[in-house]
Amino acid sequence: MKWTETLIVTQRDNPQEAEIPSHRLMIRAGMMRKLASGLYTYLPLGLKVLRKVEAIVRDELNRAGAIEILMPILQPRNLWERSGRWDLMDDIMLKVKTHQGQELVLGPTHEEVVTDLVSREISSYKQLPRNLYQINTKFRDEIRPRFGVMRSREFIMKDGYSFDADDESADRSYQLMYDAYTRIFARCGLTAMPVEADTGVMGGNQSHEFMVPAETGEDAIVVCPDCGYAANVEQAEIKPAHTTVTRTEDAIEEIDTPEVRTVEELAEFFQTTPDRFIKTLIYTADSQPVTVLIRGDREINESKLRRLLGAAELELADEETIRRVTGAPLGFAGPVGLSGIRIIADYTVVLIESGITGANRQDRHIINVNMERDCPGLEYHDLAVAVDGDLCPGCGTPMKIRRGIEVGHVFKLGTKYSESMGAMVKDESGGEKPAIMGCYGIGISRTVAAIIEQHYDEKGIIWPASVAPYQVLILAINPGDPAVGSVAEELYAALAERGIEVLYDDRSASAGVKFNDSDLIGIPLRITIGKRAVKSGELEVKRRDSDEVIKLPTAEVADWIVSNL
RNA sequence: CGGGGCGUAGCGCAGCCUGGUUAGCGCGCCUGCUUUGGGAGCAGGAGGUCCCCGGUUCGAAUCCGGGCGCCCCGACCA
Repeated sequence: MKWTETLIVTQRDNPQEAEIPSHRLMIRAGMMRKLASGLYTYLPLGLKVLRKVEAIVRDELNRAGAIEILMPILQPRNLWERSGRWDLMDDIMLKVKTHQGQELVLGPTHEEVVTDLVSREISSYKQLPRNLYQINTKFRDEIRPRFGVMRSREFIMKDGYSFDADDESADRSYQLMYDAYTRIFARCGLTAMPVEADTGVMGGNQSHEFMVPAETGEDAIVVCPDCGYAANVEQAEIKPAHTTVTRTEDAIEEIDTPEVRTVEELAEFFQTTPDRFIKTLIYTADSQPVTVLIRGDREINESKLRRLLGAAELELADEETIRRVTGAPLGFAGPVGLSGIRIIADYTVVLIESGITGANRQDRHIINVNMERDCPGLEYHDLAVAVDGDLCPGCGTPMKIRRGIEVGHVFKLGTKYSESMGAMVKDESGGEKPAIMGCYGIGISRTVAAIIEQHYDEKGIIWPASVAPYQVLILAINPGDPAVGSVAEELYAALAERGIEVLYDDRSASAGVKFNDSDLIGIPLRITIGKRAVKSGELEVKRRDSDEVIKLPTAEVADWIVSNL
């Protein structure tokens, strides 16, 4: 392709709206343009990369035995009512209404559609296992789209769904995808690590996210440097610390604390650190109030709490409930003397030597709390959000927190959807059983951004060859000069003939502009052709990822490229 | 949804506080000439509903009210 015949529009200045490298570079290199918040047009350069990633995904999935289909983006309401997710996913669903009044949703995901399909078309265990996937646009009404295509309202996703007749087979299907994902991200030039993850509104019983470590990642992951345990903080388990503590024998004392409610205010008031406080939170779990205790410097991990309680809906209780449960307004709750409600405590609370907590009376707190003495028989669980230095659940080594970009997610779904959508198959004895499902997603557009986050320098993008929009850039310094122009044209034709993806910068722009654009768009190999080169009969070949320049006789360049790509 | 910021030419911005001629600057774009190994020079030129609506005023990019849009932090989120 000649530069002057396509649409490669680079920008010198960083766009004011872009915060992270991939977003800035995708705009500056002319890969995409914003239409509105979270909505982007892919320009030729961006689209080429997207297609490269898709091709890798297809290749690996097909190789792993998955089958490509294409499902509608518009999905009818009744389908979602059958699975029970019409209300559950209301927050992120974009809905439309036809002139006839039919309600449709722009698919945020396709479990319902695919399971409905399988329920109609597959009826025997002999037709299983099957793994169906598609690459399609997904729509989600993100509360806050950001970072370009990292989190957008419309994006390209590969979503796949496996159906198996028994658990053992389902485990194999899961493992096949897990392995395929590992290869896909490696081929994209990404360092991606699988981590244990929360299943969220997808349901199911096990899942892994594929995380690309990056400072700009929106997810926090916990990693054990010793045994390799890795998990999303939403999921991460913590081994309780076993420190011997001598708890206070001083009697509880009630203190006047007017208008002192938050942990920060308390720390200020008592001139002490937050780890002395027994933070007492009242939650409503499926409309049942429950009291949860955690040390003042730690946060409750609501995913863990939700799992422990087996609750579908979990939220902090409103003021009225708090008043009813504790007899005091918000900010003065404490476990001592609290009755008629289930109390659950995080392990961190056990280690408080002399605690401070609410007195369940307005403007009053109590000090000298000894949990063993004052709240005997409490149930203790692991409920905290993991922080740096928490102990690995596997080996007890202090863990590290890192940031990551979620590029893929695999779930064991079990029979949640096959049961609700009626995807039943006959087994060997003629009985009916729900198919056992797994689902597997890759954010294609996000993967492109993640690749850039791992491959750029101060000058621009450095594409791994596997996903580069072109393999070779011919940079003619003065293509208007007949000698230069003809050498460049000949080489361009020679490479194109050999099937090399080549971009020829035939613009008459000045050398500096062209070199800078070349670095910005990040094509792996650059061939510079100027008067000098024409005179000496040697062309300069330079890799984008190194400073080394190779000089080759003009006639040998095409063959060298073919054997060195 | 809460907090903060922003909206002036394709991009990046100044002007606004303290209202006053034809609204500026850099880059980009167009024409011509010269130039061409790391963001060229000279000359000429095009391009603006100053986000929108309303108000105040003799007069509004500027002040006031409302709305819309965009970005950041948080909440939220496969």
